[in-house]
Amino acid sequence: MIDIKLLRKNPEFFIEALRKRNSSPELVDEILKIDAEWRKLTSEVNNLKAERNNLSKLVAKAKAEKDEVKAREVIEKSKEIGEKIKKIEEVQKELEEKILNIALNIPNIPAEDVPIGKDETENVEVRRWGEPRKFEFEPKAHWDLGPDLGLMDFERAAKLSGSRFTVMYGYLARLERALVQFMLDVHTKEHGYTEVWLPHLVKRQTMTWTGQLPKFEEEAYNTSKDDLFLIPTAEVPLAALHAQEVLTEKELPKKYTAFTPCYRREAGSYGKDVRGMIRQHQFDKVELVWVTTPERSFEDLEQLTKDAERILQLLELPYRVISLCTGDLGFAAAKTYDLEVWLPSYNAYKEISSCSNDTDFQARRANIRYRGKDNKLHFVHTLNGSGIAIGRALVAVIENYQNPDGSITIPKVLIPYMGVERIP
RNA sequence: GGAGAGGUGGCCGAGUGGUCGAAGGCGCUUGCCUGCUAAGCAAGUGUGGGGGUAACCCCACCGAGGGUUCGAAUCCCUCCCUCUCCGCCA
Repeated sequence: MIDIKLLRKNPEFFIEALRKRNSSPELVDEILKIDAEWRKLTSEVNNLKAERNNLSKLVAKAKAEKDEVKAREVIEKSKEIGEKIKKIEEVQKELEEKILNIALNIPNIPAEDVPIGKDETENVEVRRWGEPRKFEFEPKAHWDLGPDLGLMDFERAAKLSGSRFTVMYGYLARLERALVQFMLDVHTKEHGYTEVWLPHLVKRQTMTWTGQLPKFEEEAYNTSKDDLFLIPTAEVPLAALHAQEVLTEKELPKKYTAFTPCYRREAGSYGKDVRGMIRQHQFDKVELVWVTTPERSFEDLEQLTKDAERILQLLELPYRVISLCTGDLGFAAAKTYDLEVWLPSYNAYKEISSCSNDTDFQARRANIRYRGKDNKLHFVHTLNGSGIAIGRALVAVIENYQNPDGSITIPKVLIPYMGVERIP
């Protein structure tokens, strides 16, 4: 959430930021107008309350002195004020709700070094790693490769659940599990992350804390009876883990990793990535989340991104790193690097990880603070990144490691987890 | 699901209608003392909001939301959470 105090002081800054993002700059004026009214009422009601508090003391005093007449007189006066207060408070509450509603729909402010651009065509490539393999045969797309091996089944998945679901058997099912184990091992043993096991159903409140709600309700699966949401990413429960808490500066940064399935309705993505298992309603992901301080959060984003890149390097999958431009940034992000892996079926680099610094955006919503060296309370900064998406990693592995006979060589680092060197 | 107990400041814990933002303790900060450490002594120590150049002033907050009352941590209602026992259960 944005800082309303800053917004009062410097509305132009926010208007400019929203413009860069292709968002709605008019929200700034809207919120300021309501806020001015709110402040006026707040002053008024505070003064009335002060008056009432004084009268209450007089009542106590009069009663102590057994002066019933005086007491009754003051009580009458106080009653009148009480009614005024009630009326103003009703209006005040309405205004507060309006302000909150708008504030919850304003995205994070882009960091200064984020490239300015209108949409994904203006993202900037930062670096590349590895060379796309030159095939001496016509490589198959995973949606052919998998079913040809008899290990990937889109028809039965559709029978069970509809489109955008996949069933896998045998070695491919095992490959999914191997990737999970491998990534968690790297992050916990080599990168110092704490592994976390999490609920996959969370409250509406939790989704609001991290920024998924209220704006993106259409995207989320909801269990109507209990109003719980299936998590679209482990970022939600991980980033909200310390909601409403005060942390000590000493314990920061906290580095968490978690494996969970992710559930997304993919509303509005009709016609996008319709073949294969690139865009699914359910997919596995190993997530990375840092809870850190404002002083170091952008440095930390570089490290988190490298931690995610390390997975692709160990798997020897060619990729590139993209810095998202202002127009393509996610709602909560101030800065984002996407990792894109080479996919022969697309003949292009395809997103496999997204690493963001959300600065204090989630911390404000979820009220996550730490006590600094100055002994004062400050909002933490939260970072998140895929470390990395399992389903797309599986696709990348089988497509990039396929052989002319339709078999798949297992990447070196996965052999201990697979128990075999090739599939089948 | 049934029965019971409970939710107070960073933590423990007192407080059943009025000077309670809240005793006391622990912790923390600062100073004194002390070969070092520990102990001891003294003072300070919540958060959020509004106003003011500032010193500072005001308001709110005792799980959440309503209600009663001139006035609520304290009384009433609803909800949430935790614990104990019973039932059910992977």
